[in-house]
Amino acid sequence: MEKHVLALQLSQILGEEFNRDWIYEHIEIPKQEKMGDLAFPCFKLSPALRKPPQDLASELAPQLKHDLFENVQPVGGYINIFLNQQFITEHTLKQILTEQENYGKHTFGEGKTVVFDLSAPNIAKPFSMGHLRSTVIGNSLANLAANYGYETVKINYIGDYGTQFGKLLSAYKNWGDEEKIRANPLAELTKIYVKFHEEAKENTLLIDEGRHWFKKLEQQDEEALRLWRWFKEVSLEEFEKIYQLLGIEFDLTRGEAYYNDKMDATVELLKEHQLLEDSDGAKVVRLDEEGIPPCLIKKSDGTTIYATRDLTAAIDRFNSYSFDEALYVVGHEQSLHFAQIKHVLNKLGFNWAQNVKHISFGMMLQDGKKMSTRQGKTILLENVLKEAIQQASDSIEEKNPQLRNKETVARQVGVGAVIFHDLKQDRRNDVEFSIEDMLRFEGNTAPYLQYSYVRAQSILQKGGFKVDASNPFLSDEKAWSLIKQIRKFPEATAKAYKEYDPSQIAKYLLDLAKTFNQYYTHTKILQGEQQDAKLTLVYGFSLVLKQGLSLLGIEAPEEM
RNA sequence: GUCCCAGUAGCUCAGCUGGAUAGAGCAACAGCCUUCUAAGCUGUGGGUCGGGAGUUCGAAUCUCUCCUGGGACGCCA
Repeated sequence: MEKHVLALQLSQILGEEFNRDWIYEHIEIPKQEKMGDLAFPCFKLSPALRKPPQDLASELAPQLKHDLFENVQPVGGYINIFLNQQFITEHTLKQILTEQENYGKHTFGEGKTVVFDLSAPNIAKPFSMGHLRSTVIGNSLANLAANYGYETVKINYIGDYGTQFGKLLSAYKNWGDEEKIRANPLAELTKIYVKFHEEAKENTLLIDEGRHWFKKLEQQDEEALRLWRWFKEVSLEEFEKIYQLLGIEFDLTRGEAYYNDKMDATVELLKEHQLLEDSDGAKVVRLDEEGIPPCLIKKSDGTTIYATRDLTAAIDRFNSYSFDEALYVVGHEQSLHFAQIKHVLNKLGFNWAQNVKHISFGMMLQDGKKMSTRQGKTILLENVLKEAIQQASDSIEEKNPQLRNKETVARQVGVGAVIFHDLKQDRRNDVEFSIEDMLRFEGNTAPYLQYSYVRAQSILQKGGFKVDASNPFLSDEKAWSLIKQIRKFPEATAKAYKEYDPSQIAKYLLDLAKTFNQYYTHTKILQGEQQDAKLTLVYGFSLVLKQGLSLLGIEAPEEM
C-alpha cells in the first residue's frame, strides 16, 4: 500500500522518464528502524537528471505528501520516510480480523494446476534422510502453491522398478530368510542388498545374475513377480508410518512399474520423430545441439531405463492433469537427467515441456560425502523421528510436567524440529547430517516458533480475547515493529512460491517470532491501558505465525 | 578432462535483480524469573565476506582468473 503510494507520487513528480514499476522495484526498507520505515535511494536518478543524489533527495523529500507519510527526510542520497503508524496499524489489524486465515493468500494461480513429484522412496530400502528432504520441501511447496491459488496434485512416485530389484531378487535367492524379513522387512532387505554389493566386488557373476532376475521381472516371471509384490507391500506399510508421523498425504501414490506396459508407446513416438539412434547396441536420443550427453532410452539387452519411464510418466501426467506446471522435487545430482528429459520432451514437440521444472536440492552428507545405501551408510529417518519425539518428551517433563496431551505435543515439537531444520536453509545447499543440530530446540528452530505461538495463545486465553473488528488499536514503538513484521507476510508467501523456496517463509517466521518475543518481554499485555488493543495485536501475530507454520507443514500446539 | 553447485564470525547459516555501520542462531562470557509459559529476553567479545584483478560514485553481491570442497558426465535411480 504505502510502497505503491510512494512509487506513484515519485513517478508523478519525476515524469515519464521513471515509471512507477521501476521506482517500486527500487524502494527499500532501511536496515535500521531509526532511519525510517521506507527509503528511496536517489543514486539511480543521478545520471539521468545530472544532479548529485544528495541534492535530489533534498529537493524531492518536501514534495512527498500523503496521509500515510508521517515524516519525510532527506539523508545523504536517500529519502527516508516514516509512516503514519496509527493509520497503518488500524488498517492491518482490521484486515487480519476480516480475512482471518485468508490473510497472506494470493489469487495468481487460480484456475491453474501444478503437479508435484515428491518423496519417491525406493521400496525394499529404508526411508533415508535424503528422501526426507524431497518430502518436506515438496510438501511445503505444494502448500505454498495452494496458498497462491493453484490446484495442486501431489504424486509419490515410488521407486519400485529397475535393475536394482533384479539385484535384490538375486540377493534374496542367495541369502534371503523369509522369517527375518517378515519380522523386520526394510532392515533385512537392506542387509541382503548391501551384502549383494559386497559380494559382487569379488564375484562379478552376481551382477549378471541380478540383470537376469530383472529381465525375468520384465518378462512377468511368476516367482520374480510374487517376491517383488511382497517386497513392495511391506515397504509401503513402513513408509506409511513415516508419512503419518510427518503429517503428509499424497493425492496419488504410484510406482514406476505402472508404466511398464506404456513405455513401448513412448519408444514408438521417439521412432516416429526419428530421434532414436543406435549406440553401442543401446538406443539413445542425441542431444548434441543442446550441448549435453545423449539420453539413454533402451539398454543393449533391450530392457528399459529410468529415462524411458520418466518420459512416459511425464506424458501421462500431462494427459491426466493438463498441468500448468510440473515440479520434480529431486536431488540436484539428477540435474542432468531432468535436463535430458525436458529436452527430449521438447524434441517430441510438447510445448508444455517448458513447464516441467526440476526443483533440485542439496544432498545430505555424512563426513562431507554422499550417503549411500549400497555401502550401508544410510541413517534411518524413522529412528531420527523417534529420537526427536523422545527428546521433546523429555523436555516437556522437565519444563511443563502438568501439560495435557503430552504425547501429541511431543510429536508436534519433535517432528516440527526435524522438518524445520530441513526447510530453514536454502534448499540448494548440501547439508551435513547432524543429529545434534536437528534436535536443537532453542534459537532458530521450530520449537522456538511453536513456543512463541503458545505464549500468544496463553495470553489470549487469559485475557478472554474475542475477535471484534471494532476493537481499538494502538501503536507504540515495540508494537509498531511487530505490525511491520506482520505486514510482510503476504509478500513473503508470494516470494517463497515464486522462487520455490520454503526457507523464505522459515526465515520470515523467525524474524516475526523474534519481534513478538521482544514485544512480549517489554510490554505487559494483561496490565495497564489498552488491553483490548494489545490483545488484538497478539491475535494478529498468532494467526500469521500459525498460517506460516502450516505452510511449512508444521503444527502449532496450543500449549507446550 | 567437460559441465553444475558452493566457499561470509570458532560452528551452522542469512544477506547475492550492486547502496547507509556485513546480520542471526549455536558455542563463550556477563546479566534478567514475587506479576502474561526463561523452549524466552538483554548485553559483551568475535569478520582481510577463499586469493587476485576488473567494471562502478559505490562490490559480500556483477565480470574474469586462480585455489579449495561437493556433485554429475549411457546401459543404477
